[in-house]
Amino acid sequence: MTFQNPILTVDVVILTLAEGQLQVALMPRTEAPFAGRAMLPGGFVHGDPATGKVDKSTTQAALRILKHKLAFTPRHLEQVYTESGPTRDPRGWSASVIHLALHEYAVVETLVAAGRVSLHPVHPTPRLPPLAFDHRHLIDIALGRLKAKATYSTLLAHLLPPVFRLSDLRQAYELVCGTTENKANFRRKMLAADALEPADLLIGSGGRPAEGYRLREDITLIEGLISGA
Amino acid sequence: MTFQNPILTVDVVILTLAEGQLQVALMPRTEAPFAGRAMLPGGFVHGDPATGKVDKSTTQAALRILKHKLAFTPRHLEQVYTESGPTRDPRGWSASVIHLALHEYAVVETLVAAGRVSLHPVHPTPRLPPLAFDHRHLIDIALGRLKAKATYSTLLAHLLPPVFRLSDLRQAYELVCGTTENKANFRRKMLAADALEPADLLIGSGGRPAEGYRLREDITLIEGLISGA
DNA sequence: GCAATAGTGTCTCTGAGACAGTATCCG
DNA sequence: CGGATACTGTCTCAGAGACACTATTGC
Repeated sequence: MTFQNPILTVDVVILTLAEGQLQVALMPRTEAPFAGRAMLPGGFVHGDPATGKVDKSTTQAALRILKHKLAFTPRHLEQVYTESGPTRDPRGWSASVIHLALHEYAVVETLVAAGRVSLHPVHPTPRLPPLAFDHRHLIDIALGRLKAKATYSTLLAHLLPPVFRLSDLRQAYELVCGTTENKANFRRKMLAADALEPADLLIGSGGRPAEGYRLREDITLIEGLISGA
Repeated sequence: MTFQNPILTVDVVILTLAEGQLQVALMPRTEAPFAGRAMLPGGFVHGDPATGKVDKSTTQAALRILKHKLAFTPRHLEQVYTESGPTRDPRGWSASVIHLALHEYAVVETLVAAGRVSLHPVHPTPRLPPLAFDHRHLIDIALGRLKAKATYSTLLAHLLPPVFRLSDLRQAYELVCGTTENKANFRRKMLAADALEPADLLIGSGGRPAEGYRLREDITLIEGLISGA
């Protein structure tokens, strides 16, 4: 080929639960364009052998970038959508493979403490600073995916610690879906879905301690978890 | 940047209903690599202003390519997944944005008659020739998306003519989902979902003519169309 | 004991599914 | 009229949701 290929990047929307809100992790951007603004963690896909190690896929590129820039590997990472166009990056025609990452707050908190990222609420009441590129839009796309999958998958469990209480999971649900679920029915449906397994660990907080559960690794989809309010 | 960007292409999995099977439209590949094999319609994304007109997005690139190579615009086109890696194209590290296209058979048939594409069954009993690149895998990914969305959306209606009978839609369902649905209940659920509108057109075939329906353009998702057998 | 949270038993009522019946076309 | 296909009425039964109850901790 004689022509210049488009720019190919990966951007990762890292979400976690903090202070009763879904929050996104952002980095400060130091180089032009958009120097000084907040940005999603992301970067170029390494495909040219001349420049060093080559990524195995865009998702592997996302993992490499998170590890390198943040020393962080998320509990959950998935490709969401590829946003593209001639004007979204002033440097030229570009495509960005958006990834959604989920992790428990306790770990993301250490990234915040280390000054690597800052957290900003995106749901239910977004409060975002001006962002670089079209990153605001990319966040919306990733958030839409999370909300869409929330009702029929165990995705939200990845926002919690490895062992969690059913009440924790229910709270995550209620936050993301904007509903209030019945305690007894939620419990029954979650257990009937056979996606969780008891962790033989009691977790207490005020009243009777709760049974701890963890995700069964192989199960992700659930038939009709919440029929929808 | 001084390094070479990865190759960015678009590949389109065009599916239609023919002879009681889901079939994919393939083109003969004439250039190396993989000359002589069958391939998905696809091509490079145009991002370099020096080479002529520039695409507005990868989906627009897919539409341009289909129009140029096949003189065809599908009724439905959506981005599915971006497959990528160092080895999937011998020419270098490449990413392909897979698109799923759906259209009624009557129109695809004219493409076949014009010698532009050939149809090959992919479901329920696949019979595919050896394909170029990893196109076999790309077809599987697109097919997985179609099956996943079939039960909770009106996607399958795009495999039918603009005006269709409920029995046609039910047959498409049964084929893709591998189930047999109750005629009366299927009708009630489809109409209750409020996704179809009567077309004031009777369509006959042997017995009592059936009411023709068309898709309501704005509605795509359905709460719980088929609860699953 | 009380407050707080975890977990269970059970009733109700909707709505999915099964099935039989009626309607309308062609010959 | 019979065959074929379209459409409707209605019964049943599972399961979602509501809610009251019991269980186990800390004080």
